[in-house]
Amino acid sequence: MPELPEVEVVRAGLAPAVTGATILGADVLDSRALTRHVGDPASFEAAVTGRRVISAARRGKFLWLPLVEGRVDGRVDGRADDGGAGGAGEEEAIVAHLGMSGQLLLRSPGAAAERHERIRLHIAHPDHGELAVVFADQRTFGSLAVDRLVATGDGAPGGRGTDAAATPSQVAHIARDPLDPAFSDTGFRARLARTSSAIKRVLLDQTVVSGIGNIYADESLWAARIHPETAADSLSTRAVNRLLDEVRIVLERALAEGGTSFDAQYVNVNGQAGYFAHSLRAYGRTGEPCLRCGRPIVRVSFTNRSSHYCAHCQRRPR
DNA sequence: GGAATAACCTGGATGC
DNA sequence: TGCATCCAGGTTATTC
Repeated sequence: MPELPEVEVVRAGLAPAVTGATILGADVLDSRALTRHVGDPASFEAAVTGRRVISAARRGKFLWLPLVEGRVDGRVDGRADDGGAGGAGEEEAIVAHLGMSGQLLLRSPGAAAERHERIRLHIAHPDHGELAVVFADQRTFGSLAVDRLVATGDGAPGGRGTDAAATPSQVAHIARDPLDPAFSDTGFRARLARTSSAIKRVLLDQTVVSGIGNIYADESLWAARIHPETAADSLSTRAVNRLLDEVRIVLERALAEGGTSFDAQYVNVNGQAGYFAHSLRAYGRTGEPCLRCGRPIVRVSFTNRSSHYCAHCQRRPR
């Protein structure tokens, strides 16, 4: 399930291959992969063909490739082109969300179709030559779209991988993630103080803090010794700070290990799985001993999801 | 307006 | 062996 570390691994793998590349064409094999795109497959293909990618950016679980006009031979036509990352030339981007099972893969030109392949971008890079960027998605919760860029509200860069203070419009409502230098700890604490919702629900709310999904919410709460159903506004400042620290530690560790892979649902751009599944301490360990106290990890149903925690270390609030 | 819930989707696992 | 059901969960529309 691609969460922040998995999406960041994909972004980092994609960036050197797509930055500066020109899109030669696109094949939309399944229009369901365009649920966030305004227009039909033909309009998507027309919107990306002939344009140049200037970076690979990410906020939370959203990934985008800012576009400028540009041809294979480097000649620029039509709209403004600032010739580099960031600046006034950025008006649109290909925005991607991997959903539950989406993958962005780099393949050689003419490579056989991937299982569940939905969209293929044909690109030409000045150094790497021609490549294919394949969007494959088993459960079709993910999507690509061409979207306009809008200025960030705080004037800071839109996300990791870009210096431009802009995000796609459909990402504008997504909060910054805890690894973003512009993330406001103060704002996060204030937001928690205003809601009595369960802390896990708040962690999963991408408008409060982005990039955290079910796996890393369980892992962070276990590490911070906080019960997932604790009311957010009942947490002390000290507890919130501890939680933020643990969220960052968990995300950084997962990132260093290449993300969490279950049944090859998530892979990097080369099709390789991450290793963090071996380091999980709560998620998916139902019945196994807690690594702190030895008591069994329990699993409960929580808002159509599963929550995994230690009932001894993470005491249920009164 | 904020909070909670259902729906979307596919394929592997499980039970009969 | 084959069929039916359950489960996984990110986002968003709908309902309360």
